[in-house]
Amino acid sequence: MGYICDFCGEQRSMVYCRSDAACLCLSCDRNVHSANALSKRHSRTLLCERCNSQPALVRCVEERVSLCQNCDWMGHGTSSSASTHKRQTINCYSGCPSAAELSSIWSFVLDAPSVGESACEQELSLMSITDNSMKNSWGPNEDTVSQNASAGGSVGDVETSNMHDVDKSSVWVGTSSTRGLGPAPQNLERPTGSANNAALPKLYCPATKGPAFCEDDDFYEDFNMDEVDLNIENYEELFGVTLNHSEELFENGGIDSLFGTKEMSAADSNCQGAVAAEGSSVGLVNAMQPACSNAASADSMMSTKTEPILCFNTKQGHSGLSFSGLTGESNGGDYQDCDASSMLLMGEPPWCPPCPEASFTSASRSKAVMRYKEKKKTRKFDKRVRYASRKARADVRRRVKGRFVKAGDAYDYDPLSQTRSY
DNA sequence: AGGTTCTGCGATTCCACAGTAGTAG
DNA sequence: AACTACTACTGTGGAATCGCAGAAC
Repeated sequence: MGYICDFCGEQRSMVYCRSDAACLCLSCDRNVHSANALSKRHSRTLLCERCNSQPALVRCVEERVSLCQNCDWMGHGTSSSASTHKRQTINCYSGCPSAAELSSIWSFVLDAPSVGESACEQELSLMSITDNSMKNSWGPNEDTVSQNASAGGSVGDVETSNMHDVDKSSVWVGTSSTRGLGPAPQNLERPTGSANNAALPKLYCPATKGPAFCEDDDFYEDFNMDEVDLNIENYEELFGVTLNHSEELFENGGIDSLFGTKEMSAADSNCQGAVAAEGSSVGLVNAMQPACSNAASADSMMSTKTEPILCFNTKQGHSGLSFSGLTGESNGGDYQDCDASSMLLMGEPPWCPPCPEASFTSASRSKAVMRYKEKKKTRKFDKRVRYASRKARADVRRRVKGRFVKAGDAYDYDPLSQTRSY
């Protein structure tokens, strides 16, 4: 990876493809990713103009440069003057967007002198969409692009946008590290240069929404990412209109656990008390953040499917900071191996203040807890149906004490009628 | 402190049968 | 070589059962 396109080796690289872990010029990006349906789904973003090796997460309006997490942190996190720079979220895209569409995602691309001079950039104006069907998978408004941005960020952000219908301008002030590790918080004005907040995005503070998430450890007991199929295609389903109420989140088993986790990122501004209590740990997080950007690939960190998870594992007697470091191809089992589960297990941190503004009544919370536990009971782990036809048959097969019975024999359970034959 | 009992939970087993793979004629 | 007939095996879900670990006594 570097300044030159990894594919043609001639043009200046401009975009970064996480799936391919490659820096590509716009021409090659288009060629490579129009090859087939799978490659079209690769999530790409601009390349960091400073290190030319990592995907850019933000664009500094003042400096007019696109920066990766690390460079942004190095440039803005340490200097008080630079930390006031306004920065814009750089959204990911997939498919084969046209120049106009790219510019709608990255309004700065076409008029930024630093990136608008190569032959590749000129090709932007020549590009057109060849596959209109892909439009739905990457459209800048409500489809993949915005979903990617949401995916890379915290679910709290998603909830923010979904539940409160906020403006989606992607500008904020402060260190990128305040944003967690992926692109995302849309329209979240944050305290300038609040270094302490750097650790907070993934810290849980119950003072915002969904207190039930934190009040019952069971909610994190066996968090199973396997149920959280965070495919881009599912984001609308997961985060969209059907799930914009926290009550409904409970209905989704693993999802609700995930959301409970993500609540941490949305609540950072309310966690100052937590910062005070966990000062040393936070400091460690701050110190580690840029290092982690190097250690774990930024690719995996800002994967649209598997946002890196910053963990405080209080159970381990130390800060237990860890990143999932998973790629988009990781499956649920991978998640179970990472420290995300540890974080989820920790329940309500002792330093978290009570939730006076809790919107849930204890009754509704109890109901939610019961539903969760019921769901947990019926949860299936790592079950992969290889033959749908067999499953369909098994689903309707009559049984006696759970065992299949011969056709025509007496049964005590009929999946279709739920009746007994005797 | 050591032994027994209780409780909870994950793993395993069992069933019938459609579909698949392999072999023989 | 192509086809048919046959056998062996696989996988599917729900309930019962087993075995282990930890708590309680």
